[in-house]
Amino acid sequence: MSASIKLSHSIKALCYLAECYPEPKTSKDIAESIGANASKMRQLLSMLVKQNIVASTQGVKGGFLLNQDPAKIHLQEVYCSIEDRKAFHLDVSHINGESKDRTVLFNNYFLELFADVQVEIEHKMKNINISSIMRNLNLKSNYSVPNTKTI
Amino acid sequence: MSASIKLSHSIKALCYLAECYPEPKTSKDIAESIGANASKMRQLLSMLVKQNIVASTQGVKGGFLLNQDPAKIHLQEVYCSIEDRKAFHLDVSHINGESKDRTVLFNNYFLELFADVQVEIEHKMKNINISSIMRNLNLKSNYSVPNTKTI
DNA sequence: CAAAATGTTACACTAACTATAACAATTAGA
DNA sequence: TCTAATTGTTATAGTTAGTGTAACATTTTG
Repeated sequence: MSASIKLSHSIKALCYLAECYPEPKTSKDIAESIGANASKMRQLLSMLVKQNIVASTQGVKGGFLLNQDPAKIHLQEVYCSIEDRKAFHLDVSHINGESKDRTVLFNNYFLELFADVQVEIEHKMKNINISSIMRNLNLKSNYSVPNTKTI
Repeated sequence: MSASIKLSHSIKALCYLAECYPEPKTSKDIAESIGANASKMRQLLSMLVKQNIVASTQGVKGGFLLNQDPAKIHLQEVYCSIEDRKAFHLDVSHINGESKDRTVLFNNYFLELFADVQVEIEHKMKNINISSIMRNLNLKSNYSVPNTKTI
């Protein structure tokens, strides 16, 4: 498990979008700003879009726009958006199907045990958000609550 | 990283050795008891031997023997013995060498951030030991402090 | 209708993991 | 001293996951 480069690319992209807010940025812009491939970034960003962390518009003048307050975007959310595996997981699916009592007992226990460690990781990741990351890096967020329609 | 099947194999082997103590068990015995390959188990066990968690003797009547109190063998130790990667790591080694200020800043920060999560994982793993695992599984340890030479 | 952009799928390449085999080194015991 | 049993180590092939990239359908602006 492990945390991958996908996570750091996603975080970098979110920081960039917070800085550039409210100007939509294309996958090309984002990719260039962080030294990644535009197609790969679209893959990552499309997953963040599905979680409503980022908004996207297609077509000319389209692009990606931050869709949540950076202070409310937690590392945990980002991780879960782009990774289907748990950070600390055990794959028991293809452990041989003999189903001996002992093996089954062990495997079930390990699943619990790993889940327990996983809870700790998630707890830790919930305390970190895009806003705190940007502060640590002396980046200035330009995000503000989008205009609501006034009467 | 991720936690692998190696960890569960290692734990199973240690529990088995605790049950069988003080009888040395061969890699073949151990492998059969947990449904794994003997050669693979030797690879894992040899790493535990290097950490003095397990003792080994070669030759006829040789085998592996638990070398520490199961209550003092922590999940953390076992993990570090068999995995060279951290549980929650970021591989920044081959991030492109352009060395732009921003990229370097980000990468250094992520390394810190991930190390921080790693500390939590390790802390959690230190609270789990072979003895507690065996209790949870209703396995009976037969380990006792080896005879010291009496005068 | 054309250009620009996302969203998605596909594909090759690499890295890591798993399972297995092979063999050198070591040891006990006949 | 020889043989069998065992660890320790290395090598190899197969599988899985991750990365980088390209291709193309879809959508949208003007």
